[in-house]
Amino acid sequence: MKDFKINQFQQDLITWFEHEQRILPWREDQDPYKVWVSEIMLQQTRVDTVIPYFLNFIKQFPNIESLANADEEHVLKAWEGLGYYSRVRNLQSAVREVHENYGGIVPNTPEEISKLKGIGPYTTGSILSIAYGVPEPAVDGNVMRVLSRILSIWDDIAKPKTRKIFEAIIRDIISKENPSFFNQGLMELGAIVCTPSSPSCLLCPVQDHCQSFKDGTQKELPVKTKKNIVKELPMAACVFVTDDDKVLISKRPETGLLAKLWEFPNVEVVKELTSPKEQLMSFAEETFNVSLQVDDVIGTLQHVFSHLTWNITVYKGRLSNEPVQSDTVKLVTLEELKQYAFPVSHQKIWKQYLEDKSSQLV
DNA sequence: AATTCGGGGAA
DNA sequence: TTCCCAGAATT
Repeated sequence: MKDFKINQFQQDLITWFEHEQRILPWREDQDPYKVWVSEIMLQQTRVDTVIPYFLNFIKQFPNIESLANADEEHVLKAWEGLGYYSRVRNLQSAVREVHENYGGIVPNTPEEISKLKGIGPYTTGSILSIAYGVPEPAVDGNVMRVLSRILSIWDDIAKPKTRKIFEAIIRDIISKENPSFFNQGLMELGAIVCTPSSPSCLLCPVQDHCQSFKDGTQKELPVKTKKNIVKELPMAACVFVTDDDKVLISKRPETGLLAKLWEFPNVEVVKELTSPKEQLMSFAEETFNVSLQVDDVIGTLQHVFSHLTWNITVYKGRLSNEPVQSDTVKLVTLEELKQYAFPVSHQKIWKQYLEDKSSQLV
């Protein structure tokens, strides 16, 4: 970094951010709670995806107290479709912690705030710098890409230790006067100028400071090894309805994939020893302790997660008697169904059921 | 250090 | 198709 002019770089970056930053709902003020909510939502999630969720979430839960006192079911429903659902469970847990042990004031030191659930190294730095003006590094994917190009750093950003290298660099070059705009400027630059595939170097406000632009290596950086292929799991799912048109749903376990979301009865199809339909029926009878029948296949669908793929065969079925209901098993009307949070995969199942149902009427 | 957590937009 | 996004928790 011998020839790297830190002061000039800070000024160019911050001045550019002041003029070119996007108008975003979470930039209207620096309320630590709202900054917090936005940063959790933005983890591994695009700005355009987050905007409507953020607006709705803040409308429903405008402050620490309202989220602390909210029903978990309502909170999960507000997160429905956004993914990584442990984020919002951890957020509410941490907000309750702040409500009870910090007098409702988001702590302003790295030691305290990083102890809160769901707040890791990146979010610690982003909240502290944006909400409180504390010069802590906030190293996300954007920052690693931008800095790897500017300083020509060839470490593999897929490795966990590489993030620490960038944090150390940021500590050296962050603006002490305006750490908020410095951090946000780096991220904004990565989002709209220094993009992954074809960066707009000719429009870049810090082009003069960029080593990889000088070298013409900007398209080779950052170095990032790719991950392995995902497993495919055959699944069978069924929408069971009663004679008075109520639907059987159940709640997923408290940990693991899609924790605490609701779903339609389903099984992973193991072998072709018995038919998928057979496996689905015996699973449902044992789980819900009711007599039932599985009827026709409505359709099939594929749902892709980051680490696995579900290949789901969708059935419809009928219940002859009502199951015992509980906190995790319910029989609901079509209208009541809308109150429950479902993963997108099961929203697709429900959509197929409705399409099949309407086609039967014609 | 590697894996597990969702979902969708863009190239 | 592949990539990867304002990452954190768990193993």
